[in-house]
Amino acid sequence: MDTIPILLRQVFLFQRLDDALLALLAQQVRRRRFGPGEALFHQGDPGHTLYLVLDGRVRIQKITASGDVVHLAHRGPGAHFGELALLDDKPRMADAVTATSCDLLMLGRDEFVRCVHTSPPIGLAVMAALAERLREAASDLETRHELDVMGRLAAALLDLADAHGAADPSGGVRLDVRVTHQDLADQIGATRESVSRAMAGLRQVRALRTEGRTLVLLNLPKLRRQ
Amino acid sequence: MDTIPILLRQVFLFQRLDDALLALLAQQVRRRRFGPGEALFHQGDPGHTLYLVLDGRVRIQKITASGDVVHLAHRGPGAHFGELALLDDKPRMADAVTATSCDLLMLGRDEFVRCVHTSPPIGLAVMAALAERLREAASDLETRHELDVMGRLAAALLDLADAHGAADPSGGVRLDVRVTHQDLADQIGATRESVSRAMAGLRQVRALRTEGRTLVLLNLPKLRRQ
DNA sequence: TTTGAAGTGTGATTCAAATCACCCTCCCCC
DNA sequence: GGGGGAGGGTGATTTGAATCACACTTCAAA
Repeated sequence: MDTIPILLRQVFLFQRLDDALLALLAQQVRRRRFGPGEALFHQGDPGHTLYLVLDGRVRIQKITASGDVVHLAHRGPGAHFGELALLDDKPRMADAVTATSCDLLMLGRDEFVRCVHTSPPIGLAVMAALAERLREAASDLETRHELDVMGRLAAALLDLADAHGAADPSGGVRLDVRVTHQDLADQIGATRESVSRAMAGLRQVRALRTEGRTLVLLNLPKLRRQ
Repeated sequence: MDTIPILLRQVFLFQRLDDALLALLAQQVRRRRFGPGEALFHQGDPGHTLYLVLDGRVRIQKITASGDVVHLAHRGPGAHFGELALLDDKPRMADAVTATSCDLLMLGRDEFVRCVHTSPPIGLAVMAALAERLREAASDLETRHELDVMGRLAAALLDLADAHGAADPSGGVRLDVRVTHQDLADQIGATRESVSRAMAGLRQVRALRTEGRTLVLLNLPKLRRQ
């Protein structure tokens, strides 16, 4: 199956693996279908499996102390979750429940460990990816304090442009993803309303434009300067 | 040299290595003396070396765009810096300058990589440590938004108690470290003044007591509940 | 084509923390 | 032993965002 290595590369842990190493890992992957509403795991479970979504949607959620369900994220085709479970023994931090019927790939810890033993460069590449993430996390913490909501929003939009940007006839960059203000708010640690206002601000200074539900970034340098 | 493995274990990357693996790494370490005021590396340099301080003090600092020097941290005996340089290719994020004459241990990337090749479990242990850090970083980001300054301060103090706590005759836990309010403020992302006020608040509810410059935590559960 | 849920825009109000501005108290060292 | 600097305390003021409260748009499904 040709698509598995491609999918694996999307897992940040495996971003730095070359094709040969990726193929090695791909051999260890299992595939499985789930019906809608099935629980893949629960908060607190011991977990040793990475999941990759081929098809369908998985809801990541948490049950709070007071008993309400908080949606943390959706995972659609191409997305993955549970990466860190491959590496350490920590219990799952949230529940994962299929929202629709799903076609999933799974990579277990034992298989991963076997690969690392056969091919230490896999381990080195994974470590490099982890180190990079750690650097990002550190700079996120800084950013959070140094930039106001508008600045953080601008940064988030530039990230999105990197991942899902497409050139627009007008000369700007069109974002071909549907993200709600709430999604952005969660990402940058703010509220929906603040994002809405910040977005209005950016529109006012012609840094971006909205076309119905899609965003067009008009002035990348201006966004970067926020 | 018996002390090298002990020192290495303090590097979070190596926390999960057992003695045998640690000994393997220890063989690869170099030792070197530096005079006061020597630059170990500069911001932007490519760097592939982890440093461990045996003796002396190293100043980690940054030159801002406007040219002033910002002290980020000091590293004294037992401390280390530059871990991530072992794993990836990112340039140094800051300058490191010896404040006094120093006795340092150094572990280079090539040596580390060689170890991982000889013994893949080293790699796995390092990955586990990295994963743990990443989890911590994620929960830090949450904490920052969910807890107010007093809550974050309480959490930071409990961390300190873990690392440097000593039982106090009064039944509390005495913190045998000298940390300034400014240090705490930096750590939890607040200002000196806010820390000062939060500290006063905690004193008021008898969660802690100050004896001159040293802190005594009186009511751990109360602190945890913040 | 209606209808309702999900998403968005925007005012008014509140609130926690930053900022600004001092004064105080250790101590360390000449 | 008396300066002076580092660290600490506390008021007043400002401010950025959260919160609360609605009205307005999409848009998809019945």
